[in-house]
Amino acid sequence: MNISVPRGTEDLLPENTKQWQVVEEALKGLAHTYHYDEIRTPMFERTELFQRGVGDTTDIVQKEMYTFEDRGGRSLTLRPEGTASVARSYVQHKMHGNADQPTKLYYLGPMFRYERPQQGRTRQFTQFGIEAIGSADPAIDAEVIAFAMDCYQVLGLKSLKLVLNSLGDKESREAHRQALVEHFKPYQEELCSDCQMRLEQNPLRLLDCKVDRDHPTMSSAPSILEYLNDYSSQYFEEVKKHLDAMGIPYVVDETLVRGLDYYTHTAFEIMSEAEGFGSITTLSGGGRYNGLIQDLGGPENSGIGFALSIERLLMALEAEGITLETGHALDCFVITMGDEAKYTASSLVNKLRKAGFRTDQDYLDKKMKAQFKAADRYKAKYAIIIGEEEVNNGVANVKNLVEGEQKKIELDKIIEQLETSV
RNA sequence: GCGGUCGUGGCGAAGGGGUUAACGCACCGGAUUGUGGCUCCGGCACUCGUGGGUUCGAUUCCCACCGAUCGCCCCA
Repeated sequence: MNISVPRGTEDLLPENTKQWQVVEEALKGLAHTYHYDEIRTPMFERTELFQRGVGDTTDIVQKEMYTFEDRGGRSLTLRPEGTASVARSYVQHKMHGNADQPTKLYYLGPMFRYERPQQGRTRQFTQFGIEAIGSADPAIDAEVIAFAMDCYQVLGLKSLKLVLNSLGDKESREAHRQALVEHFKPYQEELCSDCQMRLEQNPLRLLDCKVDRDHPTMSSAPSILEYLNDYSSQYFEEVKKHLDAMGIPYVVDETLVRGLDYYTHTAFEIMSEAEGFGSITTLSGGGRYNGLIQDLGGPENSGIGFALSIERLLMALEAEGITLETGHALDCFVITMGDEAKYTASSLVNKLRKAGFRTDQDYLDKKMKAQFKAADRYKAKYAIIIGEEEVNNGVANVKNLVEGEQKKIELDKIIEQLETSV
């Protein structure tokens, strides 16, 4: 039996990687503009990091992690998301002591979650994200959100929806939590099995249950926004004011909860509203995490970040019919006739490349006609033809494939001729 | 993890228990002995996802597995 990629993973072939490179460059460029620097953390971490960071009750930790034991008996886990690792690194390297604060970092790389694959959801996927740690200024929440929106806009996407909510601080959340338990407790038996468990472990998550969405208790459930204390509610107002100041439209959705435990205050998601996008419309998500750094053994510093999936970004581009300009065509394709010409061709190809011309030649002993076809397929600007006659005279026929005109040029003058016209 | 649909050449796609598996695109060759994009002709499936079963015979029927896809769950 032939071996193919493991379930939920995929090969990115050249036709794809070109698009990826364009997207990655654009995102990195944006990070640069917003003054975020790159951080690269390991692809696997100690399992404990995610249990504590992401949260023991989350789906990610409970059923989606690639956890294994190494030969030294350590429990390790392929990272399912980026924030925990960045926070760990921030604490480990005592970045809170750096002169420049807040610490602004971006990352790009594969994440792993064991889930049933479908379009827009694979077991290995790629996230690009940023984290700003060490400031509790609402302005930086807005900066992160603006950045997130820009990631799509810079590539030409338009059908976007920004959904915003506040989860409040610890005190607000606790008050809300109690209200939720009181609200749902009498109806516990009527809820789905997941929700019955959520009621005990993480009642907040009840709100975004799709199974019980239409249960009468849902619409009357207490909203977190009613339970925000003064600080939390003021913080939320400030974030909105900054977004307004930047002219970024948003929709407040009090049922937006996010699946990771570390979120506090600001939580947001960006969805695609493009037609035919399928059931998974979330392009990216993020939020503030005010307890995480401390949970991981660091100072009380708070942070905010977001992550997007490059796969979904590319899906959105496709849904909106946007094709990115990728790489340039070949400058020269060298066509040979006869064995002697091959040496001349090797020499010429080599010189053209060293002069910076994107150049190739035939290696399959194709007939001239087929070599011309190849040159066309590669969209070469010039075909350079070398046969017996040309070798004897030290020249080559340089044909402009767009215009169709052809000139005989001495071999050692070709580069300077091309430099003036390419 | 649950349910639906699907799996035929490099790609798209028809077919249907019986000795040759349509067609289109791409590719290769020729018409056109050293000049491409058009046209015409020809070539191109030793696993019809994998394994097993039914049958005289299976790519076609049955089962399992693998994979894709859609929906659920959840999320990026």
